[in-house]
Amino acid sequence: MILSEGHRQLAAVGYAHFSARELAKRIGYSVGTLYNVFGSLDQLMLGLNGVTLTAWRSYLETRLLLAEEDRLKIAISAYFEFAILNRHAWTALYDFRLPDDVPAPEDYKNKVKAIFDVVIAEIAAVLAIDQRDHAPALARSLLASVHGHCFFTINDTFAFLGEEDPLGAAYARVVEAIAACNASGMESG
Amino acid sequence: MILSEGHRQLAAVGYAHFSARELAKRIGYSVGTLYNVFGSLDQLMLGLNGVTLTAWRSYLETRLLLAEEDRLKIAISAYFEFAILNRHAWTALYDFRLPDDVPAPEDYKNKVKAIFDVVIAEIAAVLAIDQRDHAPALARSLLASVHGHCFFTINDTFAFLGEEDPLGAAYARVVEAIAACNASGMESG
DNA sequence: GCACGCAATTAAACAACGTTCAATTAAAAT
DNA sequence: ATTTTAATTGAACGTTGTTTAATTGCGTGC
Repeated sequence: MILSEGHRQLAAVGYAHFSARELAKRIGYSVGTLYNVFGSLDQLMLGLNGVTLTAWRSYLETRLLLAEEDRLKIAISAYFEFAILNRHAWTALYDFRLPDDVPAPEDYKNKVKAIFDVVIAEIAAVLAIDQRDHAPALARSLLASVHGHCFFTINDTFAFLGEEDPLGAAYARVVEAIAACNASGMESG
Repeated sequence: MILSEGHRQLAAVGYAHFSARELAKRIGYSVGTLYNVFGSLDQLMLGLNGVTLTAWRSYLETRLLLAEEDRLKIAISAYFEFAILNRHAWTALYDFRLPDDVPAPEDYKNKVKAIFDVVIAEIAAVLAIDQRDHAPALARSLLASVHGHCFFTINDTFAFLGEEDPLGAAYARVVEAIAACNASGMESG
């Protein structure tokens, strides 16, 4: 309840203008109550970003559920779509950072890892059998590549630089990398 | 003077804890004076991020100045190095965003474009002559890819996912993309 | 039914922030 | 020397995160 209304507010106004006091007001609670429940704004933000991560993974999986061909393209499209449809919540994932000496809680990490696992599976599925063990490393790298393309789309860097097809560019890079990986085993044995 | 001290403070405490009041105190000015000079915190932040962009381009160019071979690797390394050496200032480039209806001023855009131009030149230099016109588009895409790898390095996503060589991964993706581009003209003519 | 105790909730208080603005000082111009 | 302009100030306002003593609500044991 608190998290869902908080997530609604975060999605509406963005991380920079998100306010715990405003959230308390909206759900009819006092400010102090929020702090008794979550302990701090950081913990609350972790909860809200957790909601975003769960929704994101769900969005990816739903899009992939019925897909047969072009699963990679669908996955990358879904990555972009979710970010665009949930701009503020998505950017909050990166705008908010815990203090350097505070590690992220385990269940938050698990949600990140769950998204990562979805990507690993898709990469592994298109790798040659003898290259499958490269899937995690390649998935990490391609996740970063796609993220960069998506990030530059969201923050208008691409528009400013004249890029008209960020999604196509991201997809091209992913296809190239996979082709290179699959070709790497065919050189001399 | 204001900008350099402000940049020092930004680099020290990070965007989340940066304060115009604290900056005013440090340079011996009143709060109001800062606002008379810059108009708003947004304008001040643009100035500070502008300092970072200029320093970043300078860092890249210096690193490339004496380089003969491996210029791409040097460029990507320099990209990472600057981000790591100037963590807070670098992340502030992306943590701070103008309101949606406020366009970035021209001289700020020029500083972004100056970095982009450095990248274009390096990409063009390794492309086959008949592929050179693809340099801007490829530079945009590879800039995004490298940015994603750098971003995941800075915000500990890569460490969490078990990536031990982010720089190597970024370089591999860049080399692959360039090879693919250069090979694309050799298929049938 | 009553009293106790524990948990939930509150509202007030605090320091710090961005922002504004009438008042003041410094500088320049006449 | 006087007037005009510019630069600078510090107090004020509203809002933020955060803490805490006081209050309420509620279930349990007598």
